[in-house]
Amino acid sequence: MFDWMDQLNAAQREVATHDGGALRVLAGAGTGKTTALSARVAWLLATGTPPERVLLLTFTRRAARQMLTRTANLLSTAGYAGGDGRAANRVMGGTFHAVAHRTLRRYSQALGLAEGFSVLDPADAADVIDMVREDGCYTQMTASRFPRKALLLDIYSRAINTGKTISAVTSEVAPWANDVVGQIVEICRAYVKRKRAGAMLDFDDLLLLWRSAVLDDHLGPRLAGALDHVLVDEYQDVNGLQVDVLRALRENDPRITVVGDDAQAVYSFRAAEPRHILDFEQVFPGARTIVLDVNYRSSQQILDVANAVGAEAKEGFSSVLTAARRGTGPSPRLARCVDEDGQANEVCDRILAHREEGILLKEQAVLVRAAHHSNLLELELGARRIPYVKYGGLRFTEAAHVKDLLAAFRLSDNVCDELAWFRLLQLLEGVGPMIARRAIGALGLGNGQPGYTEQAEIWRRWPGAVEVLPVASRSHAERMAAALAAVPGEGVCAQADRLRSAISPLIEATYPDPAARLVDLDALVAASAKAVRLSDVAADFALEPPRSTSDLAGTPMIDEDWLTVSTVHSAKGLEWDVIHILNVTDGMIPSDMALGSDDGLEEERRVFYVALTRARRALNVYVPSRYHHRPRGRDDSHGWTQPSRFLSDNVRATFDEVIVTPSIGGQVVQAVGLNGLDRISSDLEALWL
DNA sequence: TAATGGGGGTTTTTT
DNA sequence: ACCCCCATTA
Repeated sequence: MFDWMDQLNAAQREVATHDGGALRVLAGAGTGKTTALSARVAWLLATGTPPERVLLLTFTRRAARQMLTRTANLLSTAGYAGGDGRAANRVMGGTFHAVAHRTLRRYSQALGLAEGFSVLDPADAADVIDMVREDGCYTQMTASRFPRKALLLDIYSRAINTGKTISAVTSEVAPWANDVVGQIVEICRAYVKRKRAGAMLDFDDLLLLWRSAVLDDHLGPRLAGALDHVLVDEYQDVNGLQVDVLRALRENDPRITVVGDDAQAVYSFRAAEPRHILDFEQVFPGARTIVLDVNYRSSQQILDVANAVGAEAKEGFSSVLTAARRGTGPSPRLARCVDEDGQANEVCDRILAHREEGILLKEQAVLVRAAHHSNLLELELGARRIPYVKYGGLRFTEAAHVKDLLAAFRLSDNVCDELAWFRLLQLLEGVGPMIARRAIGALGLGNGQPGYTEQAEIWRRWPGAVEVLPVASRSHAERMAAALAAVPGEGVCAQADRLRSAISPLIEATYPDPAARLVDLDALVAASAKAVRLSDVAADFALEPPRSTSDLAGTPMIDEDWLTVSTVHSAKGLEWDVIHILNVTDGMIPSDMALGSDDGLEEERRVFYVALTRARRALNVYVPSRYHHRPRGRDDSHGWTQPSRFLSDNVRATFDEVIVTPSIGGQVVQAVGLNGLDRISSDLEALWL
């Protein structure tokens, strides 16, 4: 009946056609879990499940799209639903946070939320923490070091997502702050109050409120009853709060499918715990487990490296990967370079060499542990005119001017958004934190206002706020306020454009390089074309910021072929023919930030494992011996590194090891065979002394 | 009294 | 590139 089932192996077919209760799929890297999950959705739809009664939770919205596209392809191959598989588009898919957001908008009234509530991204949330902290003068109460806003938010968020107390979390992540934990608790309390008063929700609130919606006596059964099937990808990266939501959603109807691989759990900093996939049966008794362990992605040589790394894990990885095809690929290559410049050079050489072999740049990726690790390489790529797109690290939405316009979007739907006011008012000439704060006070927002205030009431107080502002900036302020007010019958996009016009002159006056920034604002206005309300636009950008700098405003240089530069985390779930992994030294991989605990080290090992298993045909690992302390600085201060502890003798035996020495007029590359390891060490002694 | 500009120190990973 | 602190300026 379904020809496309023939493309699946027996285990994948069982996943696709499992009929009944809870199902757990343990799927090692490259074993076709996306295929199996897409096929399962296709099978559900083809056997009569209405698409809108299927919920597909993924790690990124992009993953959901990718999977549903494949589902659509399968369905159209099967000649189902008019042949175009359009039904797949009606499946509800996205991240936990995005689905939570959609649910909250839909049921805002029932949940007692202001209709135009704001969604704070982590940077916004940290800013609110800072407002709270300054108002409470918490920093002055102590002479000792006090946690910064980002750390405070992290402590708060971990407590929420793990269900632990603030003091327990503080002892874990910042033991040096134990003596101020009382103040941290006070700040968290005040933070929660402040958010409520301004109808502002942070990422954790989205999950918390979704959970209470699902647990609600009236709403809960309605939400659960609207779904026949729930499917969750990357289940090793869910946290306790997310499991709570799933448990509540599926308590009386265990049709849930989860897919994951505990060997690829790399999000413990977000309170994810791999025990959730391991203990799945405790939450859903009687769950069936299917294991996918045939790797269709990589050559056996590459899997040998990954397996050797996995074998040294403290608890060992549950799965040993075997290649479906007998690999004829090249040996994985371990290149030892003098320093990061040498590394950048060598990477570029290798990239071009692979391209000579016919592997497009698009089929190659450079992976780094931390976004800034690729800085030097990016200079070299630029110098050699190798086009690339960088994923991870700094984001478009973190640019100040983007946040300014998004703040205006939020404010137009929610005048109580204190943080948005705080941003916008400071764009005015002569208005800094103090005056902005006073003006906000005049609006009746901020300090001491326990409840949420009606929007009309806020606007009634606006003239009072204007009086606080410097005379010179009042006309600008009035223009801004006028743009914020909705014009009856006006479309969302038109209002977005009006707001942009009102903000533009302020952007021009505030930033030294306005031209490029104004272009970005156009892109934001364009993004509002399909939106129902402006606070949705702001929320969407917060929940899923464009992943690369060129995503939104397409870079004109890049037309056909380009290289991917990405953090390992952002590369999860993806694959390329050729992978280059940079800075495989102790302190980088594993990151020295993570070395405080055994668990931290084990997670770093999994990060390395994830990086290795992205490769289909060729794997290049680079080890620079010297690094600059301050790559941006002018001085030449540097340190020496050890190769990563993950490159043990057993692991190194799976590589061809090469020493890259700089020389005048190009690179002299000295290749050394496997039995030349002794010579390598003596060579290196000479090189590094 | 506050805003603004300059200088120095720091930077994991992300929904 | 950002954050914090300090000096200068309105």
